[in-house]
Amino acid sequence: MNQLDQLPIPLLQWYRENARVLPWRSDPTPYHVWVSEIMLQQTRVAAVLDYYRRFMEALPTVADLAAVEEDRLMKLWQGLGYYNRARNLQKAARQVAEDFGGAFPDTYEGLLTLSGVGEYTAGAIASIAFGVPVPAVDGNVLRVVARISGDGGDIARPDTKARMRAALQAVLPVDAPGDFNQALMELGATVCLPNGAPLCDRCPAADFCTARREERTGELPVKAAKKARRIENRTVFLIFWGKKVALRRRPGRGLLAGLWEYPNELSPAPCPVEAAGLSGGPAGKHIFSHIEWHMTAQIVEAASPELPEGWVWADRAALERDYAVPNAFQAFAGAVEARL
DNA sequence: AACCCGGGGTT
DNA sequence: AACCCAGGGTT
Repeated sequence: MNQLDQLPIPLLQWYRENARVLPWRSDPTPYHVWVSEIMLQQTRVAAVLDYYRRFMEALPTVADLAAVEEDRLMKLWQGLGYYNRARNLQKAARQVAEDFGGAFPDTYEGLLTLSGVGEYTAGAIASIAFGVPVPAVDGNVLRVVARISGDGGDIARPDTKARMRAALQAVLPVDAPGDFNQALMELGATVCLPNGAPLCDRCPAADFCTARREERTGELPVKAAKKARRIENRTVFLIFWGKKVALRRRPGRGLLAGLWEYPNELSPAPCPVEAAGLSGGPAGKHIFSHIEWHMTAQIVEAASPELPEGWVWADRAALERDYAVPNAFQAFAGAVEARL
């Protein structure tokens, strides 16, 4: 007796009445669906909307993406986070040209070969853009399935994911796989909410949901606790020469790889250039998934225009147009702009 | 399997 | 402060 057997019909009915209007749904070409799915990885719909619009305006085809300058690509991604998604997106665009003759792979297995496309994303593109009957199991879907079926397995474990994926494969309607997958995610995002706060009175699965019947919505899904963040105290140097500020490029691997930043070091740190003047600046805090930066700025009047190898002077126009600076430094934007 | 990789909204 | 988000890659 499987509760999921009863899900497809009421879920699809609910989705037809409640689907949000989203830009990537109006013309679901493989390119549109793919770019939206990459942007939506670990990122909420509301945060993606403006990025998606600007991205499609700048790079309307997969060929445009394959050819774009990397710095311009990163500027389009600036502030969205997980920047390797953008680099993998371009790698995959070039894979489409070289490995698939410019035509998007239309199978789950073919899609899985693309950089940045894993099990979830391959299932999403295959089902939504090509009508292939495969599940797309993301965090929303794991929560919905865990509650409806009363599955107490840790959803971070591969075997739990595989079990839920198989259960979905068995009930997935072959005539509407894309709608079914999107409906499950939409239900998780808008009704079957996390942290024990589901809106069961609006749920099309309420009549047969195990967690609701057994009053276990607060306990499901089961997920292992996360590791604590470490705190780093950093000194950020806002270095000025006339109406320009110093920027440097971060290393090509690791956190915020390849993006631009105001020079900064673990505290305490000496001023990295010869200073004609030095004064205290604003403080800033930024929380990453695994690190917490507590930052204090030093305002530096450079004694000369000489900078270490690879650093640049940026005026206001260049800062806005040419350099992708992550949001971690947002706290200093005002102090910098006031000088440019 | 564990860890790394952003940023922000909710509770 | 904790949780989680239309996850994937690396080690």
